[in-house]
Formats: sequence, C-alpha cells, structure tokens
Amino acid sequence: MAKTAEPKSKLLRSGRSLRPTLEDVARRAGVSTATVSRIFSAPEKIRPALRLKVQKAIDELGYTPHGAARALASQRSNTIGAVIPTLDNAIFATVMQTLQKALSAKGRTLLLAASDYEPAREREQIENLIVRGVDGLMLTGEARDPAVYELLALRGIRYASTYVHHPRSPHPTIGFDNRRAMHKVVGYLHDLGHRRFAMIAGIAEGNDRASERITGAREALADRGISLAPPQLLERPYAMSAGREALRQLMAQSDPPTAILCGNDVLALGALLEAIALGLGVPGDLSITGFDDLDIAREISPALTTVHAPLEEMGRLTAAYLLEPASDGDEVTHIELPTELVLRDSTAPPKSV
Amino acid sequence: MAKTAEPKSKLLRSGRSLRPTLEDVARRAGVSTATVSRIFSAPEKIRPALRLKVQKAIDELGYTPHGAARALASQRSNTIGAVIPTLDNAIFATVMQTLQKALSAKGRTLLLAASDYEPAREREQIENLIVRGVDGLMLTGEARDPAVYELLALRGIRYASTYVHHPRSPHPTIGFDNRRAMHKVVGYLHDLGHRRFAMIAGIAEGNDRASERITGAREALADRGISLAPPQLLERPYAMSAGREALRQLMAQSDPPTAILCGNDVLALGALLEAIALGLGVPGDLSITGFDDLDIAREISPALTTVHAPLEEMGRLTAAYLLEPASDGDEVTHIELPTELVLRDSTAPPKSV
DNA sequence: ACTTTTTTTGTAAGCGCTTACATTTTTTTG
DNA sequence: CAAAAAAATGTAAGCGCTTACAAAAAAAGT
Repeated sequence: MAKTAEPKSKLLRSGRSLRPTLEDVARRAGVSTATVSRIFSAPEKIRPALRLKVQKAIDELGYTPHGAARALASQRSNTIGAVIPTLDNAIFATVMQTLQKALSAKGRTLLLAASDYEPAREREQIENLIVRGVDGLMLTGEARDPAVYELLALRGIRYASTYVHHPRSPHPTIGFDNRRAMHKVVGYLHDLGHRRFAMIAGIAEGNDRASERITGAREALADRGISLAPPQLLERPYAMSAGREALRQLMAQSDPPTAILCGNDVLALGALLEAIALGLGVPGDLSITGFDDLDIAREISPALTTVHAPLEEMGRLTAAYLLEPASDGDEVTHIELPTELVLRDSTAPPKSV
Repeated sequence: MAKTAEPKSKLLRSGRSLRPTLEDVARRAGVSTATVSRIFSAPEKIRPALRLKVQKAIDELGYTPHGAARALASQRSNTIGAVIPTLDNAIFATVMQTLQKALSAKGRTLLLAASDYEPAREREQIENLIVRGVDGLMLTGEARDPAVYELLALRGIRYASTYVHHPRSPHPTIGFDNRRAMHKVVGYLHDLGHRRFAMIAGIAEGNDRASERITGAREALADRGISLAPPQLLERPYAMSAGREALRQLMAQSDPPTAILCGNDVLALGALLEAIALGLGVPGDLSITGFDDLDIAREISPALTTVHAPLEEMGRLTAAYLLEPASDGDEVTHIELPTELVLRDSTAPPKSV
C-alpha cells in the first residue's frame, strides 16, 4: 500500500499561494529545509556557494520567515513586553522609546500594553503578553498581586520592575529611590529656611512611585519636626489643570506654605503657572519643586527646580537586563540609578517671616 | 504491526514540563483537544456540563494557550503593528495610547516600532513587523518606498497611512489635511493685518506632514502676494531649544516678522518663551502660532493659538479600520478628520505700522 | 592514497494549536 | 416512537519552522 505516497497533500490549499515557505525556497535552491533555516540562524556555517544559491532563491521568491512558526519551533518569540500605566505621560513614553530602540537593535520586538493605573487591567495585560509568548517583561513599579509574580516564575519569564529601587525585594528592580530623592528635595528647601510645606502629589493608590514620593517627603519633614498631612497634602491626577487647582486651594489657606513639593513636573508646572497667574512671585513668594525633569522644566520661566529621573538609562538597562540569558541561582538583580536634584529658578529662601 | 502504537513519543522531552498544553487539558478533562480548543474560540457551542469540566482542568493545570501555536494554526496573529517616528513626540505617544487601548479592547496586541524619521529604518521596522505576522499595520504619513506598499499588498496585510489626508492616493489614509490647516492659520493672521511672516517649521525631509505644513503656509501666503522662503523659513528639529534659537535668528533680521507660524507646538513654545525672554510682547509685538494643540498650549501664558489635531479620534478610527474584515474590490478608504484653529492669546493684530 | 577528524548538509520528528470533516448525540418532526 | 435534522464532539491532518541526529563531504593527518 502506497500509504506514504502523498504525506503532505498541498492539494487542498486554497487558491493563490501568497507567501512562499521555507520549503519552497529549499526546493527552488535544491537544498534541504534545514540548510535554508540555517541561512537565517547560523549563516556562517553554510558554505558560501550554497549560501548564495539559497539567497538567490529567497530573493526570487520574496520569501520572509514566518514568525509564529519560528516561535513555535524554537520556543522563543524574540519579543519583549512592557506594561506601563499610560503613554500619555512623558516619563513612560521616553522610557518606551529607549526600550524599543535598544530591543530593536538586538532584533527584538516590543509588545506594548497600558494599564491605565488599574491593577486589574494591568494583570490582564500581563497575562495577555505571557500568552503572546514574550521572552521578557518590563513592569512599572513593583506592587502587584503575588499571583502575577508566581505566574511569571512558573512560566520562566524574565521580568523587571522599573521606576523603583527596592534592594530587599525578591523581584528584580531597575530604577531609582523615590523616597530618597524626596529627602533631598526637602533637605534642600529646609536648609533654605522653609518651614511651611505643602505637597501636590500624584494619586498614590495603586501607584508605588507616587506613594513613595509622598512617604519620602513626609519622612524627611518629620525628621525636622514638621508634619505633612491632608490639608497640606493633596493628591491629584497627572494634569496641569489639576496642579493649578491644587495650588489655588493650598494658597487659599489661612497660613499658606512657602514651599510646595510636587509629585511630578506636570503638577509643578500647573502650580507654577497658577502661582504666576495669581500674582505670586516664584520663587520670591513661593518656592515650587517638581519631579522627573521634563524638557519644559528647563525652558519655562522661572525654570523649575526638580529631580532628574534617569529615564533613558533606565530604558537601556532594562532592555539589557531582559535580554541577558537567564542565570538562575544568582541573586536577584537590583540596579539603582541615581537621581539628581537640579537646582533652577523656582526655589529660593522664603521671605523673611 | 502496531505501527501507530506510539505516534507521539513524548519520551524525549526534557526534564520538567512547565507549561501544560492543550492536550494535557484534554486528557485531564477526558475530552478531545478540539473541544478544549473550542472552549476558547466558541464556548457557546460546548454544552455547559462539558464546559465546566474543561474549565476545571484548565484551572487546575494553570493552562494558558500558546500564542505562537495558535497563530501558526489559525494563520492569524491577533496582533497589530505600528511604526511611528518616535515616542518622544507627544502627538505620537497620544495616538499610540489610544490605539493600544482600542486594540486591547478587541483582544489585539500592539507591536510598536520607531523609525527615528529615517526611511531605511522605517522600512526595516515594517518588514520586521510583517515577519512577526501582524494582521494590520499603522503607518505614519504616506511617503515611502513603493516596494514597501507592494510587500504589504503581496502579503495581504491591511494598513493605513495616518496623520495625513490624501483623498486621491491609492493607499488608505486616516488623518487630517495639513496643508489646509495652515491655510486657515495664514488666512486668520492675514485678516488680522499681518503682512510680514516667518515660519519655524519641522524638518521636512522624509516627513510629509512637516513638508505639507510648509507647503500650506507657502501657498496661502503666495495667494496673498507674500513669499515665504529661507531667510524667513527655518526648519528645525522637534525641540523647544531649537524654537528659541530660530526665533532669535528671525528677530535679528533687519525687517523682522510680525507673525511667526510654527510647524508644531514645541517649536512654538520655544519661540514664545524666547520672545518673552527677549522682552518682546506676545501678542503685542509678535504673534505666534503652533500646531497640534498639546495640553500646555492652553496652559502657558499667553495661551498659544494653535491648530488642534484630532489625535484620539485618529487612534480610535485607525484601530477600527485595521480590525475591519478585508473587503477587497471596494474603494480605497480615506477618512478625513477635521482640524480646528484654536484662537487663544498669542495672536493679535500687528502694531500699527 | 587511506584513515581519521572536522565541517557541512540532509532527514524527519515534533513545537501546540485550529479546523475540515466524520461521527455521535440530542432535538425536532411526522 | 422512529426517522430526519440539528447540534455537539472527536479524529487527525496540517500550519511553517527548528534542531537532534545521521549521513555525506571536505580537511587534516600519516
């Protein structure tokens, strides 16, 4: 019985055969599929004569590899995922830009997902990326359901929490110390003579970066005998208009602050513009600080004193880390990137009491 | 002969079997792999009793589908690609944000690549995304090597050029008319009485959006007997500092302009801040306009008169278009999104001559 | 020239899933 | 209640590639 006669009946194939396959190339070049495959994965071990012949067939056919087939067979997708809260915030966009470039340079593709600051959504997105078979995953911040980390471990997927530095955490972190950065800001302003502080922070819930910045400010102030609590501590969404509104509210109080710490530059910019609109002198009547060091912080007048966040560096290092070969047994990686307090023109000693 | 005895020798499998497969689930639930597969693709046609049993097996095993295998078997990746110049520009970041959300809502994942405004790199990225098997592709602008479009057609991949509106083009476009938007700006300023114009444009080479904005300004001015050429027309990279420098250069000329058209809000912001720094009154001494309508355009003082670009809408519509079932034979889709000239405080009639 | 070693190439078994088609079960109908 | 129609499930053939292993060819010894 010629039962093995036609093992692969291409007969059923629908009409036009767009998309040539490896096998088509092999047939045309008169070599095996293995050889063609190796042209892509290890060209140096194919003799030049053959290589040329195969290359010719590839060109003539307009062949391109089939990513999914390749991923299935090799058990690697050459793909890295990233889950960030939103691209509408420049600090995430910048890191994604750097990450994408670094990955692309190594032949990897970036799968991008946004969580909108919602833990449930974040988890969903992470699971989706796992299904997509990402070889590595960049996460924003570290706080999340342990089940997520378990799944990652179970699947053997490399990952890193970014924008934070938690040296004791069992999960790798690549980022900076938000708390310590705020200590520096507070120290600086206190040394300048400020005693009445307020803070316009980002929304802390579900955002460890924002809450660490609050904690940092609070700790540093407490060390100096000053307390920071709700009437002086406002949490606002990431928008200039929110910063404006918060500033108005703070300055309407009976004993208004002389220094306002902002959780990020966008809030600070809003506060700054509103202060000016209100006729307050910055830094004469009021000192304002930001966090992140967006481009505009340097350009606005008065230029904003702020904490520089090493975003490019973070993107680059995260890419490098995620692409490293897994080396289990080693210690958990924690890369701390230095932040820097950039002194500009929005801060000065308070007016004499 | 029991030749069919052990068709799939799992014997050779390496050690730990992380990652259960469909077959594992099927075996555990006592059903066929087809049934399990259908739990995901068409749950409504599996009887509740079975469905529960299978779901139980899935949960117990912690099974997740294998994206690549699924893509290979179904010939669909459920993945959409986008190639933009860079995420460091908010107008791209915003659209990506909207696009990602819209795709995610439909179960698709976004593959993101950046070209850095380099055609060769863009082509490389497009080819990469094709290899990854994207079902659809969002492109920025329309100008590119015809070979790219041929490849897309050959592979039957749906795509759209965005940020432009070219109703006669054979390639689908979803965006706005950059030329016409600039006509509106020029018309408005001319009506205000301005006669001496200058423009700080983006780099036009390899960027049809930037060059169309220049063309639009030039056409509208020519209609009014005014010419716009190099000493009055400067092309600058996307950075506030570049806008500042350009403004200085323009105002240093013997017969300085009374109105400056900027190719985007970032350049306009730079120009605006520099004008103020130079002691020029805006809009008293000088009118400045932008393009894009970033958040800060509304917040800065004086608030920037600019062209509002419908970015969210563009992202949403692009997602919808790319997900539509292919309907060949139909006409090429061209969706025009309206731009709007937003009048704010950076423009006014010129000082009496 | 003939082994032995090294390098190149080929063979073929999957990778984990979808889906056309066949088979069985359930529902409907006369 | 049997036959016909409809719905649910199973069978098994791939999807296009990689890669362990086998086989062949080339290079290196002797």
